[in-house]
Amino acid sequence: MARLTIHDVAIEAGVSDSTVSRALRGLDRVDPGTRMRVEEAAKRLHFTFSRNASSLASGRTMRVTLLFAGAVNTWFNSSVMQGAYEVLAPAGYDIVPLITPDKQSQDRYFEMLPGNRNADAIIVTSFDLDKDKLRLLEGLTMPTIGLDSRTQDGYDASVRLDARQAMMEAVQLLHSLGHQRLGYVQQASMHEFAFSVKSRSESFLTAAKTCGYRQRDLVMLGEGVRGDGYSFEDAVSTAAASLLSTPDRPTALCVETDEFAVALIARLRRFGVRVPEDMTVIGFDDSGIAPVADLTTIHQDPVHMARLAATQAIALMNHLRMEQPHTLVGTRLILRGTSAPAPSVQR
Amino acid sequence: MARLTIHDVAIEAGVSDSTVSRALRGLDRVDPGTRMRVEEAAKRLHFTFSRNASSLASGRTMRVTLLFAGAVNTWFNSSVMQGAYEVLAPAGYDIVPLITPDKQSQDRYFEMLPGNRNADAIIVTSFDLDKDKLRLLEGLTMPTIGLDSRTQDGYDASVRLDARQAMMEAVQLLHSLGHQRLGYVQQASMHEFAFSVKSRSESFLTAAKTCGYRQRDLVMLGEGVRGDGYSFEDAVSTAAASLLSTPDRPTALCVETDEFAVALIARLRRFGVRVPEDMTVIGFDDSGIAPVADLTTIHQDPVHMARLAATQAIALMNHLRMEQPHTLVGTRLILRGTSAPAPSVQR
DNA sequence: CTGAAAGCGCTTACAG
DNA sequence: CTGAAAGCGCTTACAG
Repeated sequence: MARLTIHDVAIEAGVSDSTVSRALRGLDRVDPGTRMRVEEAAKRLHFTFSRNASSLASGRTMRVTLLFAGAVNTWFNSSVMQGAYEVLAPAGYDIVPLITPDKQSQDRYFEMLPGNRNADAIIVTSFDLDKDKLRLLEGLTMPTIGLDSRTQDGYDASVRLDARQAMMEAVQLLHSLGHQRLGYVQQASMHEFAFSVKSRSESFLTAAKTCGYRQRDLVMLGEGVRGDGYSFEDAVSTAAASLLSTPDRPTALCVETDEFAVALIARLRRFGVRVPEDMTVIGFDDSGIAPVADLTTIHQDPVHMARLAATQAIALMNHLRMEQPHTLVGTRLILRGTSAPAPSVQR
Repeated sequence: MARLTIHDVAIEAGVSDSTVSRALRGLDRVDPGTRMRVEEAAKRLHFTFSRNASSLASGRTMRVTLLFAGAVNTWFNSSVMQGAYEVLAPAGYDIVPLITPDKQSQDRYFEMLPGNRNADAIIVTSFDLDKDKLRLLEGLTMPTIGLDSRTQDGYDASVRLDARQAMMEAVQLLHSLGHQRLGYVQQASMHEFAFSVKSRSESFLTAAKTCGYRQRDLVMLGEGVRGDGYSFEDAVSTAAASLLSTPDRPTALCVETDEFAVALIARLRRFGVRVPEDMTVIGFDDSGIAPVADLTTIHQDPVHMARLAATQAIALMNHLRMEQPHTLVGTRLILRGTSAPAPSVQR
């Protein structure tokens, strides 16, 4: 049970430590016969490299940090982990998640970032960083990849959703279904920095204007940041109450996430609003609940986005020059049972 | 931008490297004044320890491996990551996920495990390992924690669900609702080793017998391992077809997971089977879709289970003797809208 | 193609 | 309470 080192393998194979190192890492300049003997010796002894020692000596940690603003057991974040793992693991990298759930821990992390040598790259997911932090990222020697970031500023590479196109499709659908008044429901975020969902509401407005809707045909719900005590259920109640009490109620809604859309639909139905007959609802994400709830929604694929981000991370770590470091990923509108023609045009 | 070392801090603070190391790690035997100066110097320089160097020197990697049999973007696995993170991160440990999706990669991983020095502990999630691998785990110097494992054998500590009690509650409910014939639906796993869900079906049978059901009152669906091409949808179809074609159809089902239960319900309804009027369905997990689908189910909390496992990991890494290394976690039956009295007793 | 030696950035007895 | 020195297990020029 003694800890094996490269030296044990060297003795077993009758060569020097350096040769073992080279042979096992598949470098050239090793005699094929020698390599064979070393590999067999290593296998016989169940030898494994100490990643710490390798890293220390080589200066490469073979680790990439995945920075999250909130829990990893969400549909989006866990998909990001999976996608990143799929491309990073085969390339020999460990992924290590890091969560900075509040401003304080985020500040602390960024403060020590410049001196951090514990990763070869960092993938930052769904952060909306201020100018200072972005500048800090730019100064980093380690490559930084923005995933679902608000903008591409400050990152060496980024993968973002084309929110503009996504909302355009959705609004055009509503328009062609004859809906005259539209609503956008935002899920009032707890963190001022988490998720760049603001771009969705902005894109909604832009799309609506483009399609000819006037300001008074649009109602925006759930805007602004709420305090700590403000729960998901509170947000649902607030949004439902606003909708039910609005004199000139919209007949179609775009909702920030599927999760929120589904909860809102349940609440509305309880109060006699029929979906989709009285109210069309379009979600965002196409996460697991969307098909279950038969929800019309905007499909995005975070696993795929994370694969792209990880691929870029690898390129950057290998100092490859990238022709297109910043990617805008498209979405797809998925028609299901929560959308219908406006009541006025229904027979 | 030169990489800072402990030595830079030592010079800045006017002390030796050793003193910096001791001061920054909060060890005793350091003069309070000295400690202050060192801490300030470190902060001024944005110094961060190289975890690789620390690990190599101390022999502790400050890393724990989370071993999964499948994708991490599932409800269960992502919850495990979250729970493990919550207790491991504050204690200074990184968590690094490792997925062995097939027998081959699993074998490869276990083969190199004995020589592995890249983690201080390993949490094995939802594996059903054979005798050889369990023996291998026992021989490991590194503590091994089983989470949702089939048994506690081979692990230094374990956290498992009390499947027996869980199914007992469910079956008792069905019994008291007057259901005479029961079904259990299994989701035919792709991997022979993944998830110890077998214990659920076994527990179902035991519970049913205990409640007085005879073998001919029980139908077991979806047993056995399927090939690679066998999809989730295939499994749903197969189960639904079996149910619809059974001459003496059961009036109540326990289903292995919520996900499968919800899909099965949708399929059954499409063929005119009313849930819960004609068929009661009870899921397992109480994951996100359960409330959305208004599904009666058995609640478990993998985040909590992972927190327990991580707590045990920390204790073991600190060589603490544990009074109760093996925990059996209870479940709760959650009544929702997919369960009702048997048709025969309905007015 | 191969080996001896220095060095990566820490920790840890060992002295003092 | 503090410092000098050895050592953790590798990698990497540098010779040969």
